[in-house]
Amino acid sequence: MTYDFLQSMGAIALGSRLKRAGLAMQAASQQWLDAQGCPVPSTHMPLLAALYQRGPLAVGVLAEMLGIAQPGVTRMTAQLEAGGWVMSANDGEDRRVRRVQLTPAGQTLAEDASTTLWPQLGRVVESLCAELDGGFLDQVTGLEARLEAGRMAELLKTEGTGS
Amino acid sequence: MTYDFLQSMGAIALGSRLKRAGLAMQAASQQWLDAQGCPVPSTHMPLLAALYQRGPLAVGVLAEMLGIAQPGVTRMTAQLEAGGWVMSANDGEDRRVRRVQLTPAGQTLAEDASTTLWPQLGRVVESLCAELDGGFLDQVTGLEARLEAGRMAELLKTEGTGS
DNA sequence: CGCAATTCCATATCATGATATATATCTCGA
DNA sequence: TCGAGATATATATCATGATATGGAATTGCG
Repeated sequence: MTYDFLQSMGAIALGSRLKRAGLAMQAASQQWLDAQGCPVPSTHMPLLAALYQRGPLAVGVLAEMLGIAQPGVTRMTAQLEAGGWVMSANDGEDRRVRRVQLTPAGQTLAEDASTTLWPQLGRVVESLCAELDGGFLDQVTGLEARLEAGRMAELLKTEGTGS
Repeated sequence: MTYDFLQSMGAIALGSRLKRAGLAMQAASQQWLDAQGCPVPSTHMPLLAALYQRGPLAVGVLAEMLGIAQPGVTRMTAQLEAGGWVMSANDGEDRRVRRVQLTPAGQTLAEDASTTLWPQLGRVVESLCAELDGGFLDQVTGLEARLEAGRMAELLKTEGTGS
């Protein structure tokens, strides 16, 4: 696809464009993670990382750290809990609070990922961003074009095999 | 919110961050458009603009122009049609094709918007982007911070009243 | 102390992106 | 000309962001 029309719309459609670019990035990450045998969705990685780095955390604290709304954390933790990656219990002090933590399996997963998958993904995304130049809108356009061309998957492939 | 943790996650969460930033921009635009008495959601504006600039278009062509998947266009046009802003009919030549066009009301709306709302929104978003500097990741961070601080609404307010 | 206000989380629902698949129509080759 | 494959669209469903609201627990003021 060419982005002629969207670009001609100037910045009006920027919100949608950012959303779609983000979604495409998530999808590319996901595909690579699947190929690496990673058992949890890419969108759950930041939550695991938060718990890995900071230990047991309340739902509200996680929402704040991850920058998402609280119901999103409730949903994500429910899925991770169903998968056996995290567990949670009411806080002894304040029984309104549910404190979430990694299970042993989750701990192992986070440990592994923190030494391999996360750094690799990070390097790839930074490479991708480093290829962009110009002002912000130009950069978004460049990002869109690269994502559509499969550039991220390409970088991930190199990272996964060659690195 | 501070973005410390997300930033420390480096680029891993960039997909999610872009999505949320885009959503926040859409929300800010929406709020302003509502205040201006605009009767259709901001996300439908690019579709109206496409029809306004290029005349009747097939669903697939719209999807291509707008950079969204075809079912999205089907859904958007259904809503716009329910609102009386567009109408559609099967193409005479190829009856698989549904050709979408503006109704008179839609034409009027697009005409008005193209002289006022769209240019104003465009200027605001460009101002917002112009405030960003640094590399792409820094710029995204800056964008997030500004959106959260209500900077876009602020710019829109100036645009709406003063300009 | 007791009740109102606040806080924390869960649930319900919406919005808007995606993919997968079904259906109708068209095109083209044998 | 007929049937296989291609194409355009609609439908169904998922993913993941949001807001609104309700219930349980806590806090704090009179």
